[in-house]
Amino acid sequence: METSELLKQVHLFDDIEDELLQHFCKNASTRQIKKGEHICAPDDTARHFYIIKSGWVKLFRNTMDGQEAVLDVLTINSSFGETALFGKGTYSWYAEAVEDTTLLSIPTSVLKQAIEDHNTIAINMISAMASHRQRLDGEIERFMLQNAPQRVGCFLLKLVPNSAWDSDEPCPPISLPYNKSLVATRLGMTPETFSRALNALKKNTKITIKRSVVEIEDISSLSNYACQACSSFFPCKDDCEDE
Amino acid sequence: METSELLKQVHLFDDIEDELLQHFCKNASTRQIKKGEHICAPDDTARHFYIIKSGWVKLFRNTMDGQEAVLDVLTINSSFGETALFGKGTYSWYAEAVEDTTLLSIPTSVLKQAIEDHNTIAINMISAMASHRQRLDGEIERFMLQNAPQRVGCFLLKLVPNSAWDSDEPCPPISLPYNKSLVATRLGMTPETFSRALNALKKNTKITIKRSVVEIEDISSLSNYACQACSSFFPCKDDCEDE
DNA sequence: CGAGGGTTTGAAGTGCATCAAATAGTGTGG
DNA sequence: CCACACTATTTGATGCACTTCAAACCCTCG
Repeated sequence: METSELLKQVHLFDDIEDELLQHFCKNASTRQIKKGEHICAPDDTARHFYIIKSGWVKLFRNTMDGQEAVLDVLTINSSFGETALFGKGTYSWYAEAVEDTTLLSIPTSVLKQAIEDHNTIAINMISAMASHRQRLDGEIERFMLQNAPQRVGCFLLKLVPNSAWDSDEPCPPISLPYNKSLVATRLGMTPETFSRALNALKKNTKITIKRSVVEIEDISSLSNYACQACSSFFPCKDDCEDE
Repeated sequence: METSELLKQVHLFDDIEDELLQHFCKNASTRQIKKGEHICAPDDTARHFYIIKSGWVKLFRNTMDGQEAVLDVLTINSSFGETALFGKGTYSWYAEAVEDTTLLSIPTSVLKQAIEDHNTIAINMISAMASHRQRLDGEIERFMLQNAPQRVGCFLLKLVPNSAWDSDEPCPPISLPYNKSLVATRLGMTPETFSRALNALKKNTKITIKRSVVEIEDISSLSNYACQACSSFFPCKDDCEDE
């Protein structure tokens, strides 16, 4: 895909002047990352921010006692690293490719300058950060109040395509986007608990699971079960990835 | 305190032109809230954002099954509601005074206009949101990996005044900022668990507790215990309230 | 002094983690 | 195309952590 086409998919660049978009394109370079490789580490100076062209990237930290906290798992059209612009100017997590990944890499200095010179970008940035914050608030809420099967249910619901939301269309089969251990860690539980949580959902809601493919026979059955412990019912647009 | 003096304490208004500051002052009004009263509710149109002059405010949501998720508890010099500016333009939580509280109320339209016209404000906003995001990331990490006593320990450490950080000065007695039930809920646990967590800390670290006053005899003893399950050791400035 | 909220303590039950082992799936080289 | 090795996932058994429910306690304020 054209670099400029890719950038247009990213909220940060919504409605910006063509000239400015070209400026970003000129300063963007492509970076190939093999599965398992690190892209950056905590306390690295944030010289670049990244947009994912293809593949999957996890953002995570390690604790003193050797545990891993997965803060996010990102794919196509997501960006990361742009919030290190202000403050200390360093990343605060590892970024690691969990699949072979192609990134677009843009110097943070270019973004910083653009924010200072162009109000549109600054406002896009604010609005992107505001919606990200909504998402984090939702995540904290879920950690506080949902149990493991409910968190898994919520995760599955977010994979339901818009077309199946309220219409009577049946929900198409859903493939888990990445391996189950990673989903588990992302949801703050062990793989074992994740596996048992899926079984609990099979028993209590109308879903079936074959390998990594989930069939949701009845969305409302699942959302009754999972969203019970949540402040907004599915589809809880605000909390979700990209509305 | 002068309104303008108060505003200068808020990061959002760092380094802004005097004229603009006066503009905010002119549009600010004071609002008194009695303990227990609601300031706003989810889905209310966000016509104002608020700066706390005195008192305490909790931001929370209710789930379908009647549980409460406390997203934040704020006091003097904190602001809230300013992130509802973009997107749906509504609040996403209840705000309730947990003590008699005095607020400064400023129309969001004034802020919005200022952001569009003045780059300084836009950049301050981005930088404030970036540091808030750091904090939320830390909070999610702690929910994923810390147990109850560790979360309580971390909470106590954040109350330690800067002066006692690395110097050999003994740490002054610390009063819990608000009642224990609220602290518990804020940390995602029941009051009973909070009480037992304090006992666990008493047993495992060098702290003593009398009513709502905590004496930390040895900061490193407490941080060894709590920060073990965290990606950064105390003082973990980034995650913490300000700066 | 008594009422009522906030806090602590105890006993019992549930949920999740842990450890160990079985199973299924994937990719390899023969 | 099969056998083997290796990884991901599931299952079982056990223990700890947290919640729940109930009761006691304490402090404050009338």
